[in-house]
Amino acid sequence: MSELIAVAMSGGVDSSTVAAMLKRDGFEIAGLTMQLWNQRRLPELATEAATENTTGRCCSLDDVYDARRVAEHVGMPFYVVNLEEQFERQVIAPFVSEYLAGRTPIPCTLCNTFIKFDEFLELADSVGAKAIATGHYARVERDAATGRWQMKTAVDSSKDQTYFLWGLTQRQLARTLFPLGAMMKAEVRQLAVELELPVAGKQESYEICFVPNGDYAAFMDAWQKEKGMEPAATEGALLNADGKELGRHAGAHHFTVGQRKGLGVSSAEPLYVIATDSQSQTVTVGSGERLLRSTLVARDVNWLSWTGLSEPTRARVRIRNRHVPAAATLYPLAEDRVEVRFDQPQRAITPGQGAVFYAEDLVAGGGWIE
RNA sequence: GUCCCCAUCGUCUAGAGGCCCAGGACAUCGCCCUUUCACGGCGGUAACGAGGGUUCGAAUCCCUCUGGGGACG
Repeated sequence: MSELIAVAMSGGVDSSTVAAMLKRDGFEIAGLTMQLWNQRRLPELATEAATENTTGRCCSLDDVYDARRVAEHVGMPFYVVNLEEQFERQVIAPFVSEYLAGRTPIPCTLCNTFIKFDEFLELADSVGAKAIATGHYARVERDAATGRWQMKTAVDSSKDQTYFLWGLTQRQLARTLFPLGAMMKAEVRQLAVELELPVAGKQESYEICFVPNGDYAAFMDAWQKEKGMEPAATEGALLNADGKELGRHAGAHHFTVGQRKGLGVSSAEPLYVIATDSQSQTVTVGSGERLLRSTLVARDVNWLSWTGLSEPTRARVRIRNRHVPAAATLYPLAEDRVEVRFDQPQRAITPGQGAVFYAEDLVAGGGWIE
């Protein structure tokens, strides 16, 4: 008699394939879909594109419907659970306040840390499941010598999602299965076809799941307005390195370090955002080489495969999703604070983004860039 | 208010009679990439101020009219 596994079902190909695989392999499973956001909540954001194309959007009716179809096809119990209140508190509110503080948040990491591997584990408990499984591309293994749970990058490096998963704890890892971590995306797709999953041909999901039209700044304004809050600034100065005003912009929260598009000013060379300041609502721009920096400080560091640092340690550090981890030395500043010194200057190190430490395929730990 | 100079895509410009139904860079737009925001790749839209000439042929020469800089006023 096998133990029950709760599968987090998004309605997409990956999580659907996970469910079908586990079922095929004889596990006892239950499917759960988290309702995290009501897509009809901020109607002013509903553009034509958003209403016509809800595919791949978080918690759209289509996605829940797809998850249910897959559950029926696979033959497992299926539940939809409403976690909108928790998502609002743990993901959306911090997302907005980070932008308003001049940083560039990663809602996916917050969602993983506080919802998908936290709230969802409680849900698993409530249905009597010992473990959970998701469609993430990452690996979890237990170190035989130390007993510590380790996270490793996905075998399919192009789909690796460990950049968004560095917040998981030992407790969470101990109960988590990532069945796709050892597979190539193409294999997953093929398996989905072979298992005749109704979502086998479904598109990947991109962009922020709760922002229907891709305009996160408009989302922020609408959300704040709904809350009765003063909307974010709608104007500010666009400065060059010398402090000269090159133009105006619609608010510092529209920009992130390294951004090129949308500045609206022409010059001999392309201009990039060097820094944003939410206090003065200024955005400073400059040439690409001005984006290069060799150090950063990561706060609220969470250690996964490693237990911490007692001395300067070599690692590779990723500062954005799909950024190729760069060689660096980690200097411990405190239990959960690390200074990263790169061998080579890195482009567009951005406050609010994650810094994830790797040692070969081990995910050593990660933190937020200050 | 006499006499000079300048006038090309949104911006900065290439262009000194046919190679220009006008090239580049930046901006902008689209697609691709992508479970964040971005970067990036590939494409697209877009201009010779106006009117007359001269030439087989003018963005390139001439004239006039309109819009911007200069010790005489």
